Amino acid sequence: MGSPVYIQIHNEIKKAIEAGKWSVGDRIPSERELAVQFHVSRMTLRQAIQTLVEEGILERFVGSGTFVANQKVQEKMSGVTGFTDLMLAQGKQPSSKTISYHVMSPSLSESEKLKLKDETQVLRMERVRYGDDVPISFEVATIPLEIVEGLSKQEVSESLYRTLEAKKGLVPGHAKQMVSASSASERIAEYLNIKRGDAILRLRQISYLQDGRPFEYVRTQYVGERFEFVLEK
Amino acid sequence: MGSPVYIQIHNEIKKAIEAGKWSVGDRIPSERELAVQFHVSRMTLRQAIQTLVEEGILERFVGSGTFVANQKVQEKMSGVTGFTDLMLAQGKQPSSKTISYHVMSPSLSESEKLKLKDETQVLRMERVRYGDDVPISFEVATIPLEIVEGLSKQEVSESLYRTLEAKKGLVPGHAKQMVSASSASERIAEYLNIKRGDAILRLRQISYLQDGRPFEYVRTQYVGERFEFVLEK
DNA sequence: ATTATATACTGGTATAGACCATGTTGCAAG
DNA sequence: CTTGCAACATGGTCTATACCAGTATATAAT
Repeated sequence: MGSPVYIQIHNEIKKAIEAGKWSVGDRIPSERELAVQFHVSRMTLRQAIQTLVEEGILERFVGSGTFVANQKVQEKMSGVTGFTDLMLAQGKQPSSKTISYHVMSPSLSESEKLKLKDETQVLRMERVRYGDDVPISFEVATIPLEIVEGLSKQEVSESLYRTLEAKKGLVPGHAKQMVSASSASERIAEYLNIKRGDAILRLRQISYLQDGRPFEYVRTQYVGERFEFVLEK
Repeated sequence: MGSPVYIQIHNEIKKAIEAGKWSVGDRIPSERELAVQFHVSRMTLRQAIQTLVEEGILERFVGSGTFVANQKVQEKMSGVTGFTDLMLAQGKQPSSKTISYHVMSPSLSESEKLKLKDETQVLRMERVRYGDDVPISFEVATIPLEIVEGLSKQEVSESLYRTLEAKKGLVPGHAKQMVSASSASERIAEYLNIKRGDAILRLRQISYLQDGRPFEYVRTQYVGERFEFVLEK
């Protein structure tokens, strides 16, 4: 075999991962251990790991170890609407936990985004969303009360889009989205099972019905490491 | 100085090249010589050279030596479609700084995204973009060499889209974008004047011509606090 | 002068050790 | 049971050295 040792080791590790020896998120043995296993020096082993990191197959963290890199959950913005469909489309089991669910007076910002008249009440709910029981996002949704009138809490929180269409004939038209990035606060980090300061993908979305009326204002914080948008334009 | 030795050496060599100590095509001293000059081991010196090779500033040839492979950086932008218009629309003065500009063999990932045949070369350029002299983003653009054949560096970096249409009749069709969030690495943080670990909005975009051929792959890292996408769907 | 060849030099790979900063963990003190 | 801290493990950097496979060049033979 002509290729350098570190390339051979690269291939062996890659094959082992593909064969399922380690799954996504698993920690692989430390550089020192692997160096012994492959009968090479640590520097040579590191070179093999390095090439795998560059390919996005592994991730390294000082003090913690080397891990099989995550495949991110992808959101296709065309076609799919809600979180539930999104997860199902990717073969993941969607679930969510409702943190709060209240009828209240809207904040100034909410009132503005939803073009509410004075005195209109809104439903505000906070949820943590999971894919295969892994926290993906924390979201705050604000909906004018008139939209969800007559719907049960379960219908609203489990599949709002489907219920709206089925029971009220309301079909979402377009949406305006604002995307930015920030760091996780202590509270959010706890809900999402990440560390304070970890990267957060922030999405604010105003959804409009086909007649142009805004019917939902959602602020979502996605775990940066576990989520990815895919947009076609 | 807190940064590793090899980063410091990287910076010194880069500065020396920009100062004109060596010109494009010149051979720089051998690794062994430079190791002595900088009072480090050859392996450490190699690491410094490695980062410069990755940026496309140097080229290495076994048996021959290491050569300067880049043209001088620093140029103002004036009329690019995406970023420039975006900044102007917000009343900000757009500008950019080219970090590297180099023809090379594509990485596996690039080759895949751009659907390249074997042996196809690509142009890769790294840029920092500013709005009112505040760093907004760091981007790496990869373009198949055949697309930019016969175009000047200025044409490519200042207004690729317009030039392609004017000189080659190539019109962009659609694009696929992937958005996620992560934390800033040491290197990127330096370019963007933020702290390591600060929130980064990551955008990967593949642009296609109207006939469906991919012609550009861009990876952009936006400073989370200074940037926001607005999407309508 | 031309051609072969030996030699020196280049970057590429590999070793075996060392120290560092950071992350994890287990144990002792409260 | 919680808290704080010490010990340990981990990847990141660095050293000093060695040998290899290509390249260039000086030297010797033609």
